[in-house]
Amino acid sequence: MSNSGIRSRAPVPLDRCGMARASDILGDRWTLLILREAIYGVVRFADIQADTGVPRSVLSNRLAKLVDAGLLTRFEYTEDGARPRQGYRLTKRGAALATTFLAMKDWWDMGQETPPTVRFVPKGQAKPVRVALLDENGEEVDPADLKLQLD
Amino acid sequence: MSNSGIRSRAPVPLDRCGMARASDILGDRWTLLILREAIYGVVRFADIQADTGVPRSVLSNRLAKLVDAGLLTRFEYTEDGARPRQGYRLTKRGAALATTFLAMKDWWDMGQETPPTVRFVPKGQAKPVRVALLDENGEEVDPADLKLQLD
DNA sequence: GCCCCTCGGTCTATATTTCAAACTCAGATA
DNA sequence: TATCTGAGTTTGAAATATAGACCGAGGGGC
Repeated sequence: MSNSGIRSRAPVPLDRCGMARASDILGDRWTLLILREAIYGVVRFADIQADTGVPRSVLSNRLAKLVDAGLLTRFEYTEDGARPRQGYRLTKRGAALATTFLAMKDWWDMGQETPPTVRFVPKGQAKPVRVALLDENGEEVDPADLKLQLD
Repeated sequence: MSNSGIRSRAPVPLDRCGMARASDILGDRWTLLILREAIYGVVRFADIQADTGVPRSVLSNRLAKLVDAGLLTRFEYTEDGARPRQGYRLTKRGAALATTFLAMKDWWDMGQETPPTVRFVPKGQAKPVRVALLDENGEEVDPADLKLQLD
């Protein structure tokens, strides 16, 4: 990533760049944890609450925002002999965040001495996936070898 | 990503999984924007402030936290004939977040009808990179074909 | 020397958000 | 009938965020 020279202004059309919008949704301590739960397949209000420690009122608020943003859907399910319950699961758009979360996990794991105890593995394989940058030919690219291109 | 069945508890050793720790640092509306600035190569307090709109007091606080977390370093630089200034730039560990940010950008861009106006392109090439999951043989993996593996 | 400007902050007083704990409501269970 | 559980909502105190004023050091113009 080129970090050449000291500029006095950003060279980037900021409100069009997407990152700002993404961080409107994702830039929150609890939201990231809630989405992690969703990626793990946890669907119940009480379970998300117990796993993350988020206060109920905040969880309620964040789930509503995530549904509103189209990342989660609320559905009703009935376990045998129990009354119907509500659950939350990822939409297609929400599930597309998996790569981002895996990148974040890789980043964190890279900084640790001990190997991770949770891994994401391709079905039918033994070793975990990793996240990489690919060029147009499918060749891997070093993140340090990128340049910014603006319209 | 397997989302099979309704569980009443998470299957994941949560405090060891890294995501929680990563979101301690990254899970904040302004922090994500500040790091984006750093990735773009913006180094000056006043510029980050102007680009993102973060209040000065918050920026001051977040920069300190990011330095403390080892993602940014503060350095002094002198432009020709000007007095020395302070700047912030990514550490190695901070720069390693680029993949996460690119994944987030890809995710956002994917949800838009209009193509992005900011792109990251490998040096010497014309088309932007994309973020992908690779298995141990370097083959690309569909995020939907992953399973969780726990110790 | 004196005034004013910029940069990189800090301080202050108000507004918003978070939090823990209590409460609600509906259906199942004893 | 009383009780429990899941999925929330309400409440009032505590923590955070915010805008805007202030500060201190270095440089330039006069």
